Amino acid sequence: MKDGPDIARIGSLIGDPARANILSALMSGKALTATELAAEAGITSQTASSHLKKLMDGGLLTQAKQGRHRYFTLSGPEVGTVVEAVMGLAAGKGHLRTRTGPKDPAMRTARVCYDHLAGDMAVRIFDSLQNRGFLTDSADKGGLGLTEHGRRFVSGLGIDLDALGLSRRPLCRACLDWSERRNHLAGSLGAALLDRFQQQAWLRRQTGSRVVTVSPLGDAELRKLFPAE
Amino acid sequence: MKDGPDIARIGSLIGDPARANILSALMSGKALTATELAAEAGITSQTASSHLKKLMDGGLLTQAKQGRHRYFTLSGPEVGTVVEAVMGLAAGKGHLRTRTGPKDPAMRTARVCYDHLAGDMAVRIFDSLQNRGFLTDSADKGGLGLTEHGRRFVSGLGIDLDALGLSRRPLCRACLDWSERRNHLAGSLGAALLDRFQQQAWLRRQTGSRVVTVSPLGDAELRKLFPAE
DNA sequence: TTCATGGTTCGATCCTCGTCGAAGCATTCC
DNA sequence: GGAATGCTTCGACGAGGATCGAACCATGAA
Repeated sequence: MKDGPDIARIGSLIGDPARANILSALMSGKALTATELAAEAGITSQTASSHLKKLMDGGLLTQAKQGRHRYFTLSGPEVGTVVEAVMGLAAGKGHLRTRTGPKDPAMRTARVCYDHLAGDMAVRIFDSLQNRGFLTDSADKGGLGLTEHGRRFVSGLGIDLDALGLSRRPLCRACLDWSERRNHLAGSLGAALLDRFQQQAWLRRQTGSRVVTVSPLGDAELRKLFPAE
Repeated sequence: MKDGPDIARIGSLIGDPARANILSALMSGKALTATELAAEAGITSQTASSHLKKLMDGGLLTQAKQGRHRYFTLSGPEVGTVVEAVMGLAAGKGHLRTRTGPKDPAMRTARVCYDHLAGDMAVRIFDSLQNRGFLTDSADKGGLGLTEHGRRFVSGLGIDLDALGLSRRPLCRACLDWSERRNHLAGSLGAALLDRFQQQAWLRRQTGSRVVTVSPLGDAELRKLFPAE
């Protein structure tokens, strides 16, 4: 019944929240495994598998099997272009859609992105880590790493890096922050930082929401620990 | 549960076939009424109204009421950019999606687009009309017109132009042909040509399908009437 | 005013599609 | 060879949403 090449098909592929999250996660250009993508999208691996299959059938993703892992990437720059265009449109219209009113600015300053911190404050942290040379920019698979200075700094925050190293999950990953259009820190270190800051009562999650409130003490401490510029 | 500006929201807006058709129809930049859009999308006006509301809420469309009509347009060039990007991607991946096998090439050469002809042959007709100066390129609202030469030519095909003039529908409209990425002829003249060619047994619609078969005689006659270049 | 036309809202129906549990392959490690 | 891990397939469930009939507003014409 429909005409021409399926513009609706592509649209509906992007139109599902889970698939949109998968595409967003892949916008970094990195190859991610099916389970990583499932975690990013907040769904089980079965569901992710179904979505990934659909995205592959739609030609948006390509797969590279390597050992018992399957790495997925955007199938080409055109796909990135489309996603970016849609994101630009969504961002542009974004503030026209603020039906939540006062909550929205709160979301923008700090919120939870799956299990790590996102928003203003998270971007500030990421920038600060990078500017001070704490992150290695190893663009190869698996994400960023910590420099020796970085390891000392993070340990100084009260985080057990050895424990994190045991996890199969990459330590650091850059995660695009769409309210800021900049990177923030994901990966097991990102999650550990969120935990640690909550322990210290610097941050508190609002129940039933993704908004994170920053205590006055926390705000001061975090700004001291992660100076801008 | 979802992160950032609703890329999924935009996606799902584009993702419905009816809405995709509406957006495609508006890609010309012209303002169309709700009923026209309903016809383009092949749905009832109630359904169209619902879709138009959603597209407006999503910020993709703007509305201008004028008398008892409501004209809809894309709300800005960014929207056009997005739709175009998606169309480019869909066209690029298009041939990967040919699950219908042998039917697809048939669709590509000739098919029905609502009530007029689309595909190879339709593009050829449109080009021929334009190259020979039969169409006026009046870019203002309402579509193209016929030159004096054009009127004579069309009358010579056995079409009653005066009768068509009585309809409220624009005589000629350019309709983008996505299999060819070129224009073909829509509007009441487009519909009349399809009827006429069917009367003469040059074309025959396959029942239950949008594919149109061209008879050998029809092929010869049409190529003679509408020479390429 | 009355009638006709363009659009919208409401309600009911139907169906697609996302989701997850359970089971099944494949691969790699012990 | 097991055993464990990564991933996919199958099946069933449930929700969201597309669709259209009918009724309802708004505008313009007679």
